[in-house]
Amino acid sequence: MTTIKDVARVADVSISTVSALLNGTARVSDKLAQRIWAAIESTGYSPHGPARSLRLGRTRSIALVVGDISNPFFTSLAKTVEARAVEAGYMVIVANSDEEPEKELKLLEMLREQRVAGILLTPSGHDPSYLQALARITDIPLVLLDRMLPQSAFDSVVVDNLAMARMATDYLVRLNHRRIALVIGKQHIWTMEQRLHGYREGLRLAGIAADPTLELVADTRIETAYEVVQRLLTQPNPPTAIFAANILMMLGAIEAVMDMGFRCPEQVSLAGIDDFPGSSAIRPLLTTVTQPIEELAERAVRRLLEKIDEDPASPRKTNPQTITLMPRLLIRDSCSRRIVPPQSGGSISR
Amino acid sequence: MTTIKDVARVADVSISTVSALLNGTARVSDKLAQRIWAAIESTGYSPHGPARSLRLGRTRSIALVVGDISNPFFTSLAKTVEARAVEAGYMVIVANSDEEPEKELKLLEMLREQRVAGILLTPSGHDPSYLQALARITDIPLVLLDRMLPQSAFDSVVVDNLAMARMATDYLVRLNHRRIALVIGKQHIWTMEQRLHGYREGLRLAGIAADPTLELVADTRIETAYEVVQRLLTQPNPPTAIFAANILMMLGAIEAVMDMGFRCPEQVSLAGIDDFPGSSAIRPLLTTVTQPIEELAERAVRRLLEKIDEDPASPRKTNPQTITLMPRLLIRDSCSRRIVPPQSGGSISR
DNA sequence: CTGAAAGCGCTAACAA
DNA sequence: TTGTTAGCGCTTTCAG
Repeated sequence: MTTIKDVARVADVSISTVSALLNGTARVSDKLAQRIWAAIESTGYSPHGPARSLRLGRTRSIALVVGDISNPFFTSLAKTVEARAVEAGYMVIVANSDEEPEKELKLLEMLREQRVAGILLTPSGHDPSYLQALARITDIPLVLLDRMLPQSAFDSVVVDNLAMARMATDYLVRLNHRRIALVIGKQHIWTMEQRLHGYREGLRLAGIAADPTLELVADTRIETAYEVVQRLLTQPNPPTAIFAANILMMLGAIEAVMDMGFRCPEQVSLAGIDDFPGSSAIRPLLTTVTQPIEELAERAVRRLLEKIDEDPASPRKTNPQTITLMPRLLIRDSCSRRIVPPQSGGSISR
Repeated sequence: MTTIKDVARVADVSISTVSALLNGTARVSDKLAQRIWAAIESTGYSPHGPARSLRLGRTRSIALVVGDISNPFFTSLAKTVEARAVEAGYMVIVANSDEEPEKELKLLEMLREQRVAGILLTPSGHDPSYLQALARITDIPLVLLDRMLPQSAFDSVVVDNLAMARMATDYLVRLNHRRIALVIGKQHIWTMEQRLHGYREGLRLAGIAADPTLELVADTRIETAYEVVQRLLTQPNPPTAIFAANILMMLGAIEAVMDMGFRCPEQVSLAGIDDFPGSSAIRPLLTTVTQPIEELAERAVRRLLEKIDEDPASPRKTNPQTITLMPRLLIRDSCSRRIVPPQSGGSISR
């Protein structure tokens, strides 16, 4: 492997001249610059990143740690993060925590060893020991993405998840639905917790009593959502609407509905969260609450880069900052107005 | 930032003892080990990766460069690659080339500077200047993934793409289709070129003359596929079957078919390539040729790790190796037997 | 403008 | 078993 020394020798200049040219640290005469570039070309020289990192005490990579990169939501996030980071001269290390706090912590430790310049994290844990472990790595700029950790003081960029669920529930209520089922993920994840609350709040505001049998807990995957919804639909008095609290669970739900022979939206209305490439090939077109994913990613990267740049100067002077973005209800074809039973004609609470 | 020196001082041992303990290079007495671990804990020490890399001349990250991480095919690939790499103690740097050779080359240069231990690449270029630029970075172990570069001598792990298209075409032919349209991506990408040939070969073997108006060139995205298929279907004498040569184009095609009011598979049969999370929510269920994505990723990672380990020892002695995996036809509901025009008596229904 | 040299944190060879 | 030290490739004073 050729080094800066070799280049200097071949170009017949000193090491520091090559370095100056490469870093724009000082002006180098055109003639020498010429010779140096030629030498770099002929030797196939490439600056040694780790050596540079060691010397400079910083690195040009940032990390993105998500729960499941195959979840289209995270994929979109990753794509934008990568694009913005590369624009800013950083490479992106992507890591999967599989939603397992322990694996996540291990990854973070590896990332810390690599001295990544900063970390974007969708935290998978929540309990005190997790929080404490997280705190250990705060010597590296960290921004939480998509999920916050309410008890702690990290910068975060999130969407108002409570509003998301409230909007969806509210919409279904306005379509006259009263028995609205929820398919939700495990609640220790902030987004899921918020969505559960948003759903309940939506019902409460409509004066509808919560029915625990309509709150189905899946685990954020298609398969489990399929199972719980299938089971629900075999019960007597099935709901007239289902709200699935993430995209994968939405997919499981709609499959179950179709497989059980229910027509959507005529018999069961379905509302969900987020879009994904290909969702437009599903009929009926899904009514969803969508998050501004690109903006989420952009804000997070921007905030992280800010922290990276400010960190050395003013040590954690600034208060942790939370940026909350608003979702949008995208009305399409998977929800329809519930026809109230013949006789009474009224639609007052039940 | 605390260093190994600090740890040594706090634990009151020498630097090399700490290093020996950390690397398992030599046995350290239990008592000292105890003290050292305590010191590491109390100082929050984390080994300095770049320094280590500099010293050892190697790094613990590998790179995965794909054309578009939001393409579910690449996402699946990335997921498995990440998992296997982490198992082997490597982090994965994911980068998007956006299918632009120039951007890709720039990324590869950055990766080379970082001295990643190896690179997994789905090459986006093909012309001589690209190949030449690629050759410049071959001091880093490189394995091509999903696509090969026939003119060059790189290790590659691919699926038999020609067979993929032949299988799909053949299947449609067996269902009695004669006018089979193809939606294909730009041909300078190996996979697309192979699929085009496979399609043509499938027709040829069936004694069907190729019809250039049925070969629709999109650019691997949903939107363009939608457009070209929509245009096709407004023509007189539309095809009775469409084969879309990747998953995104398949999605665009099925949307166009539905939006134009054609029923699938009754009026138009559709065959595609690959699955994705959520494809099972699309009706009809898509008949596709699926690639063994996990195996593809696993083989590629394995080969890359081999190269990483062998490289220093026996320099490129071994011939470039190409691993070709076989696809599988997954028959579901989007293709049906074509009913031959009235008079002749028709074929057997299925 | 250019050259010599220190030192970033770490590992490993060698000495004790 | 433990301690001392050279040097990985680079940037950056500091002198010429």
